[in-house]
Amino acid sequence: MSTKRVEQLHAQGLRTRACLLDVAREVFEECHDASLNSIAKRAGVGIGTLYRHFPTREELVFELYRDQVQRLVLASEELLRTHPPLEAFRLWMERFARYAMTKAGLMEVLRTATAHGRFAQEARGPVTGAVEQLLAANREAGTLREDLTADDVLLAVAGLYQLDPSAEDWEQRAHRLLELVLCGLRRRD
Amino acid sequence: MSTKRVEQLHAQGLRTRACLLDVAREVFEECHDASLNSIAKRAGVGIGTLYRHFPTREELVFELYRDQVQRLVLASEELLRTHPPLEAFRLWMERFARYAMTKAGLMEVLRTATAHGRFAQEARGPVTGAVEQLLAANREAGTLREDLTADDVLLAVAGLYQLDPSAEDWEQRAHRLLELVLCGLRRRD
DNA sequence: TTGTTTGACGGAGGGTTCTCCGTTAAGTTG
DNA sequence: CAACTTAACGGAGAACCCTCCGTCAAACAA
Repeated sequence: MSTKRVEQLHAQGLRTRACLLDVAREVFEECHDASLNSIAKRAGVGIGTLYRHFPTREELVFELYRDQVQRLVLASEELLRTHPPLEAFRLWMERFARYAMTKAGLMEVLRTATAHGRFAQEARGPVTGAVEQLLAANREAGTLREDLTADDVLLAVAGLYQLDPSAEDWEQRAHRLLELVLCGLRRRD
Repeated sequence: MSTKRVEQLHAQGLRTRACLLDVAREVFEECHDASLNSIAKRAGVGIGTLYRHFPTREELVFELYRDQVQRLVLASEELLRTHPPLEAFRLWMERFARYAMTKAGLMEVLRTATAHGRFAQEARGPVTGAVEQLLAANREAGTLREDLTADDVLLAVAGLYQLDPSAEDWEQRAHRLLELVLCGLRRRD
């Protein structure tokens, strides 16, 4: 009961929050760097309201894509079940790249979700967790170097964030980058 | 004579331009993300004037550090003269990292100076040239993979731009990253 | 010397981000 | 049910980025 009361207490707030998310998703679909003003306006809400719900643009975008990120994280387990560790690792990174580039705005999320000196450091970002799983599996299989941290990996693939999703060759470049990184991560025999 | 006339024609312009650069260097020293407004004001010049000389913040910062970047580029030749290719490459990357992190604002310059889909692509950024030199030398020496482009390398080290220069461990992380990248670039035997 | 051209200048103005606070109304308590 | 508490709301306002254009003066030509 008490939880429901809390919910009722915030009933109005929850509604406008959901509305804001809907509108934002819609607006960002049209223009990935739309102004927060325009979102607030189209949601029929004051700009202050938007900012109270999402103190920063990042936070809004993060909420928008939270489930997408979640799915990406879950994918690591799935891949580990269905593939040998190294292959799972490779596939996951490819998928990571695709997710990052495909949806405009998602890249921003992933960058901050894996950023250093912020979430990832203290809050143990979700993506970091997924990478650690993959690393652990590969460590056990002896396929990758043993001294790797998830940090290292996410730093190494950070070049993805520099790619321009509107260029046609991003896929090729991303692939080259990942292949290079993978070479660097491999255990030397 | 005619060149001098051109100079005299722009005499005033050149003076304010130099003044702006001086002031900007000074202001950025104090606060690396100072407002352009404050710079114009302290230079005793209208904001419009600043923007005519430097249409974007990037361009201003770029000018500020142009010589630093130049020095970095020259370093590649120097290192190639005094070290074996692979070692030169490694040292250069370390220096690149140090330059990027040390001076606030320089990192921004290097990122855009090596950015894809802009300068580097068409204008063949200066840094790109340096990397190509190093790659060529190493290709000849057979120390690195032969299919590498400067693009690949600069993309691979892009993780540097995510490091926080105010954190104490940036040096350690940068070193780890570079070592990883180098492993990936090495020729497999 | 006296127009005339042309680059440089300054700042008003429109659009954004983000903060702050007075107002409103939902939910609570006696 | 009435008074109260507290969260949500809205938007004014400060600071900033960047553009645009009218003004001014240096350089030049007649």
